[in-house]
Amino acid sequence: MPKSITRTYSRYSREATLLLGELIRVARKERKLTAQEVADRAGISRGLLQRIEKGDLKCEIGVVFEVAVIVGVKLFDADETTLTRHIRQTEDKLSLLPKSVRRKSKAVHDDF
Amino acid sequence: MPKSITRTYSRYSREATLLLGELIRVARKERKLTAQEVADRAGISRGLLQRIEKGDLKCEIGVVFEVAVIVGVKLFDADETTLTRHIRQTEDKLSLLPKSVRRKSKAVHDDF
DNA sequence: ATCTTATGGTCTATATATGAACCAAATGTA
DNA sequence: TACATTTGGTTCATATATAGACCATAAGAT
Repeated sequence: MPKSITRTYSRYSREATLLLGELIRVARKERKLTAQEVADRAGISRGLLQRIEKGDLKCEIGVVFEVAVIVGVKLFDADETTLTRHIRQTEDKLSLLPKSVRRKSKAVHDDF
Repeated sequence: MPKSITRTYSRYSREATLLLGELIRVARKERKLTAQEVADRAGISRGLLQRIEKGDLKCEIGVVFEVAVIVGVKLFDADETTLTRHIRQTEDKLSLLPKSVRRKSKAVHDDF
Protein backbone atom coordinates (compact mmCIF):
# COMPACT_ATOMS: atom_id res chain seq x y z
CA MET A 1 0.00 0.00 0.00
CA PRO A 2 1.52 3.34 -1.05
CA LYS A 3 1.90 6.00 1.56
CA SER A 4 -1.01 8.36 1.19
CA ILE A 5 -1.01 12.08 1.70
CA THR A 6 -3.59 13.03 4.26
CA ARG A 7 -4.56 16.67 4.29
CA THR A 8 -6.06 18.55 7.15
CA TYR A 9 -8.88 20.98 6.65
CA SER A 10 -10.21 23.66 8.92
CA ARG A 11 -13.80 23.49 10.03
CA TYR A 12 -14.46 26.63 8.04
CA SER A 13 -13.28 25.05 4.77
CA ARG A 14 -15.32 21.95 5.42
CA GLU A 15 -18.46 23.90 6.14
CA ALA A 16 -18.03 26.22 3.19
CA THR A 17 -17.71 23.24 0.87
CA LEU A 18 -20.64 21.50 2.50
CA LEU A 19 -22.83 24.58 2.20
CA LEU A 20 -21.99 24.99 -1.46
CA GLY A 21 -22.86 21.37 -2.09
CA GLU A 22 -26.15 21.64 -0.29
CA LEU A 23 -27.04 24.83 -2.11
CA ILE A 24 -26.42 22.99 -5.35
CA ARG A 25 -28.63 20.10 -4.34
CA VAL A 26 -31.44 22.39 -3.28
CA ALA A 27 -31.19 24.40 -6.49
CA ARG A 28 -31.18 21.24 -8.55
CA LYS A 29 -34.31 19.90 -6.90
CA GLU A 30 -36.09 23.22 -7.06
CA ARG A 31 -35.48 23.17 -10.79
CA LYS A 32 -36.60 19.56 -10.88
CA LEU A 33 -33.42 18.34 -12.48
CA THR A 34 -32.28 14.75 -12.10
CA ALA A 35 -28.80 14.07 -10.85
CA GLN A 36 -28.11 12.32 -14.12
CA GLU A 37 -29.32 15.30 -16.13
CA VAL A 38 -27.09 17.77 -14.35
CA ALA A 39 -24.17 15.37 -14.55
CA ASP A 40 -24.68 15.07 -18.30
CA ARG A 41 -24.86 18.79 -18.80
CA ALA A 42 -21.69 19.26 -16.78
CA GLY A 43 -19.98 16.45 -18.60
CA ILE A 44 -19.26 14.53 -15.42
CA SER A 45 -20.39 11.26 -13.90
CA ARG A 46 -23.36 11.00 -11.60
CA GLY A 47 -21.09 9.72 -8.88
CA LEU A 48 -18.99 12.85 -8.99
CA LEU A 49 -22.07 15.02 -8.76
CA GLN A 50 -23.11 13.13 -5.66
CA ARG A 51 -19.75 13.78 -4.06
CA ILE A 52 -20.01 17.44 -4.91
CA GLU A 53 -23.47 17.72 -3.37
CA LYS A 54 -22.19 15.98 -0.26
CA GLY A 55 -19.45 18.54 0.11
CA ASP A 56 -16.51 16.33 -0.75
CA LEU A 57 -13.37 18.45 -0.43
CA LYS A 58 -11.42 16.62 -3.11
CA CYS A 59 -13.21 17.69 -6.25
CA GLU A 60 -11.86 20.05 -8.85
CA ILE A 61 -12.98 23.54 -8.08
CA GLY A 62 -13.73 24.16 -11.75
CA VAL A 63 -16.19 21.29 -11.88
CA VAL A 64 -17.90 22.31 -8.67
CA PHE A 65 -18.30 25.88 -9.88
CA GLU A 66 -19.53 24.66 -13.25
CA VAL A 67 -22.24 22.58 -11.63
CA ALA A 68 -23.21 25.53 -9.49
CA VAL A 69 -23.65 27.64 -12.60
CA ILE A 70 -25.74 24.94 -14.27
CA VAL A 71 -28.24 24.73 -11.44
CA GLY A 72 -28.20 28.48 -10.93
CA VAL A 73 -26.20 29.00 -7.75
CA LYS A 74 -24.39 32.31 -7.94
CA LEU A 75 -20.78 32.47 -6.79
CA PHE A 76 -19.72 35.58 -4.89
CA ASP A 77 -23.35 36.63 -5.05
CA ALA A 78 -22.38 38.23 -8.32
CA ASP A 79 -23.51 38.05 -11.92
CA GLU A 80 -21.14 37.88 -14.88
CA THR A 81 -20.65 41.62 -15.16
CA THR A 82 -20.06 42.15 -11.47
CA LEU A 83 -17.58 39.31 -11.44
CA THR A 84 -15.59 40.86 -14.27
CA ARG A 85 -15.57 44.21 -12.55
CA HIS A 86 -14.29 42.65 -9.34
CA ILE A 87 -11.48 41.01 -11.26
CA ARG A 88 -10.39 44.34 -12.70
CA GLN A 89 -10.49 45.96 -9.28
CA THR A 90 -8.49 43.17 -7.71
CA GLU A 91 -5.88 43.32 -10.45
CA ASP A 92 -5.57 47.06 -9.97
CA LYS A 93 -5.04 46.48 -6.29
CA LEU A 94 -2.47 43.79 -7.02
CA SER A 95 -0.50 46.06 -9.33
CA LEU A 96 -0.02 48.51 -6.50
CA LEU A 97 1.48 45.92 -4.17
CA PRO A 98 5.18 44.96 -4.28
CA LYS A 99 5.72 42.12 -6.71
CA SER A 100 7.59 39.99 -4.24
CA VAL A 101 7.23 39.80 -0.51
CA ARG A 102 10.44 40.78 1.19
CA ARG A 103 11.14 39.29 4.53
CA LYS A 104 13.56 41.11 6.81
CA SER A 105 16.27 38.47 6.46
CA LYS A 106 17.62 38.57 9.99
CA ALA A 107 14.98 39.59 12.48
CA VAL A 108 16.06 43.05 13.51
CA HIS A 109 12.91 43.00 15.57
CA ASP A 110 10.81 40.76 13.41
CA ASP A 111 7.31 42.24 13.38
CA PHE A 112 5.64 42.17 16.78
CA MET B 1 -0.55 8.99 -25.48
CA PRO B 2 -3.75 8.11 -23.62
CA LYS B 3 -6.89 9.88 -24.69
CA SER B 4 -7.43 12.80 -22.34
CA ILE B 5 -10.67 14.11 -21.05
CA THR B 6 -11.04 17.77 -21.86
CA ARG B 7 -13.66 19.60 -19.88
CA THR B 8 -15.43 22.73 -20.91
CA TYR B 9 -15.98 25.55 -18.49
CA SER B 10 -18.29 28.50 -18.72
CA ARG B 11 -16.82 31.96 -18.62
CA TYR B 12 -18.54 32.47 -15.29
CA SER B 13 -16.78 29.51 -13.69
CA ARG B 14 -13.45 30.60 -15.06
CA GLU B 15 -13.84 34.13 -13.81
CA ALA B 16 -15.08 33.07 -10.39
CA THR B 17 -12.05 30.84 -9.95
CA LEU B 18 -9.73 33.53 -11.24
CA LEU B 19 -11.21 36.10 -8.90
CA LEU B 20 -10.82 33.82 -5.93
CA GLY B 21 -7.21 33.18 -6.85
CA GLU B 22 -6.47 36.86 -7.21
CA LEU B 23 -8.15 37.68 -3.93
CA ILE B 24 -5.91 35.11 -2.30
CA ARG B 25 -2.79 36.57 -3.85
CA VAL B 26 -3.73 40.10 -2.79
CA ALA B 27 -4.53 38.98 0.74
CA ARG B 28 -1.25 37.08 0.96
CA LYS B 29 0.80 40.05 -0.11
CA GLU B 30 -1.09 42.44 2.12
CA ARG B 31 -0.18 40.20 5.02
CA LYS B 32 3.37 40.02 3.73
CA LEU B 33 3.40 36.29 3.51
CA THR B 34 5.73 34.46 1.18
CA ALA B 35 4.30 31.92 -1.23
CA GLN B 36 6.45 29.31 0.46
CA GLU B 37 5.13 30.25 3.88
CA VAL B 38 1.51 29.94 2.89
CA ALA B 39 2.21 26.72 1.06
CA ASP B 40 3.84 25.28 4.17
CA ARG B 41 0.95 26.29 6.39
CA ALA B 42 -1.50 24.74 3.99
CA GLY B 43 0.60 21.62 3.67
CA ILE B 44 0.88 21.96 -0.09
CA SER B 45 3.66 22.65 -2.56
CA ARG B 46 4.56 26.14 -3.68
CA GLY B 47 3.75 25.11 -7.23
CA LEU B 48 0.19 24.25 -6.30
CA LEU B 49 -0.26 27.55 -4.54
CA GLN B 50 0.86 29.33 -7.68
CA ARG B 51 -1.71 27.46 -9.73
CA ILE B 52 -4.40 28.36 -7.22
CA GLU B 53 -3.50 32.03 -7.33
CA LYS B 54 -3.56 31.92 -11.11
CA GLY B 55 -7.09 30.56 -11.06
CA ASP B 56 -6.34 27.04 -12.24
CA LEU B 57 -9.65 25.21 -12.46
CA LYS B 58 -8.22 21.79 -11.69
CA CYS B 59 -7.33 22.12 -8.03
CA GLU B 60 -9.13 20.47 -5.16
CA ILE B 61 -11.76 22.79 -3.84
CA GLY B 62 -10.81 21.88 -0.28
CA VAL B 63 -7.24 23.02 -0.77
CA VAL B 64 -8.28 26.26 -2.45
CA PHE B 65 -10.70 27.05 0.37
CA GLU B 66 -8.10 26.15 2.96
CA VAL B 67 -5.60 28.55 1.45
CA ALA B 68 -8.27 31.23 1.34
CA VAL B 69 -8.85 30.76 5.04
CA ILE B 70 -5.14 30.94 5.81
CA VAL B 71 -4.67 34.28 4.11
CA GLY B 72 -7.97 35.58 5.44
CA VAL B 73 -10.29 35.54 2.45
CA LYS B 74 -13.85 34.89 3.61
CA LEU B 75 -15.99 32.49 1.63
CA PHE B 76 -19.66 33.40 1.24
CA ASP B 77 -18.80 36.67 2.98
CA ALA B 78 -19.60 34.78 6.15
CA ASP B 79 -17.85 33.96 9.38
CA GLU B 80 -17.91 30.54 11.04
CA THR B 81 -21.18 31.08 12.86
CA THR B 82 -23.02 32.48 9.88
CA LEU B 83 -21.79 29.61 7.76
CA THR B 84 -23.15 27.07 10.23
CA ARG B 85 -26.47 28.82 10.36
CA HIS B 86 -26.73 28.84 6.58
CA ILE B 87 -26.08 25.12 6.53
CA ARG B 88 -28.93 24.49 8.93
CA GLN B 89 -31.26 26.66 6.91
CA THR B 90 -30.33 24.92 3.69
CA GLU B 91 -30.83 21.50 5.23
CA ASP B 92 -34.25 22.55 6.47
CA LYS B 93 -35.11 23.68 2.99
CA LEU B 94 -33.83 20.41 1.58
CA SER B 95 -35.96 18.34 3.92
CA LEU B 96 -39.06 19.99 2.56
CA LEU B 97 -38.31 19.12 -1.02
CA PRO B 98 -39.19 15.74 -2.54
CA LYS B 99 -36.36 13.30 -2.03
CA SER B 100 -36.17 12.30 -5.64
CA VAL B 101 -36.95 14.31 -8.71
CA ARG B 102 -39.71 12.71 -10.67
CA ARG B 103 -39.71 13.25 -14.36
CA LYS B 104 -43.00 12.82 -16.22
CA SER B 105 -41.83 9.73 -18.07
CA LYS B 106 -43.52 10.48 -21.37
CA ALA B 107 -43.79 14.21 -21.97
CA VAL B 108 -47.50 14.85 -21.58
CA HIS B 109 -46.56 18.46 -22.19
CA ASP B 110 -43.11 18.56 -20.72
CA ASP B 111 -42.88 21.77 -18.73
CA PHE B 112 -43.10 24.94 -20.81
C1' DA C 1 -49.89 -2.75 -4.52
C1' DT C 2 -47.17 -2.49 -8.50
C1' DC C 3 -43.95 -0.59 -11.41
C1' DT C 4 -40.78 2.67 -13.02
C1' DT C 5 -36.99 5.41 -12.03
C1' DA C 6 -34.01 8.15 -9.04
C1' DT C 7 -30.66 7.73 -5.71
C1' DG C 8 -26.74 5.83 -2.94
C1' DG C 9 -23.23 2.85 -2.59
C1' DT C 10 -19.65 -0.31 -4.21
C1' DC C 11 -15.41 -1.71 -7.24
C1' DT C 12 -11.75 -1.31 -10.93
C1' DA C 13 -9.03 0.81 -14.58
C1' DT C 14 -7.23 4.89 -16.15
C1' DA C 15 -6.45 9.80 -16.68
C1' DT C 16 -4.48 13.30 -14.15
C1' DA C 17 -3.27 16.43 -10.23
C1' DT C 18 0.35 16.89 -7.03
C1' DG C 19 5.09 17.02 -4.79
C1' DA C 20 9.80 17.52 -5.43
C1' DA C 21 13.81 18.91 -7.51
C1' DC C 22 15.31 21.63 -10.75
C1' DC C 23 16.54 26.24 -13.25
C1' DA C 24 16.31 31.18 -14.73
C1' DA C 25 14.69 35.55 -14.09
C1' DA C 26 12.89 39.22 -11.49
C1' DT C 27 12.79 41.82 -7.39
C1' DG C 28 13.90 44.42 -3.31
C1' DT C 29 17.61 45.64 -0.05
C1' DA C 30 21.93 47.24 1.57
C1' DT D 1 26.28 47.67 -8.04
C1' DA D 2 26.05 43.46 -5.77
C1' DC D 3 23.51 40.17 -3.17
C1' DA D 4 20.00 37.35 -1.26
C1' DT D 5 15.63 35.61 -2.10
C1' DT D 6 11.19 35.44 -4.09
C1' DT D 7 8.90 34.08 -7.92
C1' DG D 8 7.74 31.58 -12.34
C1' DG D 9 8.56 28.00 -15.11
C1' DT D 10 9.99 23.42 -16.22
C1' DT D 11 10.20 17.88 -15.84
C1' DC D 12 9.20 13.38 -13.78
C1' DA D 13 7.37 9.87 -10.51
C1' DT D 14 3.53 8.73 -7.94
C1' DA D 15 -0.67 9.27 -5.33
C1' DT D 16 -5.33 9.90 -6.34
C1' DA D 17 -9.70 11.59 -8.46
C1' DT D 18 -12.79 10.24 -11.97
C1' DA D 19 -15.69 7.40 -15.25
C1' DG D 20 -18.26 3.51 -15.80
C1' DA D 21 -20.33 -0.60 -14.72
C1' DC D 22 -22.44 -2.64 -11.26
C1' DC D 23 -26.24 -3.57 -7.42
C1' DA D 24 -29.71 -2.54 -3.84
C1' DT D 25 -32.89 0.43 -1.99
C1' DA D 26 -35.94 4.26 -1.86
C1' DA D 27 -39.29 7.10 -3.73
C1' DG D 28 -43.08 8.49 -6.25
C1' DA D 29 -46.41 7.78 -9.79
C1' DT D 30 -50.50 5.04 -11.63
